[in-house]
Amino acid sequence: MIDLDDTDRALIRALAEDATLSAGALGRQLGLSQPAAWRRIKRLEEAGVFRGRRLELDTAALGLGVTVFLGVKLATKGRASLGDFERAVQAIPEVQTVEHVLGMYDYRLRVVARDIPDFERVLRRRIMALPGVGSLDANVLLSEERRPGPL
Amino acid sequence: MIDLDDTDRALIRALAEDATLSAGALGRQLGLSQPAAWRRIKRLEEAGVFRGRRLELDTAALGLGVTVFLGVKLATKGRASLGDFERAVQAIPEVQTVEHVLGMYDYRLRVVARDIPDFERVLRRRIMALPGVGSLDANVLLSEERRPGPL
DNA sequence: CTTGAAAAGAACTGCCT
DNA sequence: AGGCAGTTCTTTTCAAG
Repeated sequence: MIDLDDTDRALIRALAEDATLSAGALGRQLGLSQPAAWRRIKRLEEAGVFRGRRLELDTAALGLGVTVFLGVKLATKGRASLGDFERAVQAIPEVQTVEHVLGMYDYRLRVVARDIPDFERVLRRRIMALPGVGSLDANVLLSEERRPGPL
Repeated sequence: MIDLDDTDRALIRALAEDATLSAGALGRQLGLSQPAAWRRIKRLEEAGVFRGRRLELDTAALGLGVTVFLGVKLATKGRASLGDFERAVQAIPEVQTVEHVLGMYDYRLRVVARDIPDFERVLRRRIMALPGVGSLDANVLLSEERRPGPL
């Protein structure tokens, strides 16, 4: 962990929205000189606060019009079941996110497809072929908003 | 929509993992010259394939050790209910993601907190104060893996 | 699409307040 | 800590083949 002042928080917020901002541009935005902003970024990087700069894709522009969240409950709960499931699910390209969770479900999957017929194909031929799946719940994404978090 | 060749797909895959890659570095990785890679990137950008370059934060390094997914079902389903809920949920900084979905739930929330006691505070004072909440399901994140998607 | 070169901008360094 | 001024490096951008 690391302790942040308000300037660090503002800096992280700005970078979380647009990771292409240069140290100079950030400084202007925060009322700091370029080297001052740069030193703060470096310090945060070295503290391990940044996990990486990722490119967010527009799935609709790529022809992937359907996003479905699946809640998976495994039928068999042995030690091997988790590994089997995780290995098999990683071979499905339509699965964008695999979350291992504790609670109502064992796994939560984010699945994308071109359209509903395409999603049915993925569901029947891929998801339902996964080892040890007990029950499935589905939710279709209508809209989504992401925010930086508390800081 | 836009049609992509294999090189575009490889390019998107590489950028999705590390958005800091320059056109030159990408070209080397793909067997293209720097200007060729650069033109492809530009073309994809203009086609609206890229939604933005975001900085991924390490929530643990920021002292946010707990991530919980909440499935929310509204009790009141009028037109106004959705707007009221969305407005109120946006005022909670601990809510990182708001997904409006169709199916078992009406909304899915990704909530972060420092620890379990802190999460209980958020749950009791913030989430349960949201207007129109009928039922709540919770899942605690153990681990997570993200992948680029089918392309 | 490639090579090569010029121009722009960003990262990094010392030194000083 | 922050600012200033400067160097060095990378990246963008524009030639021409």
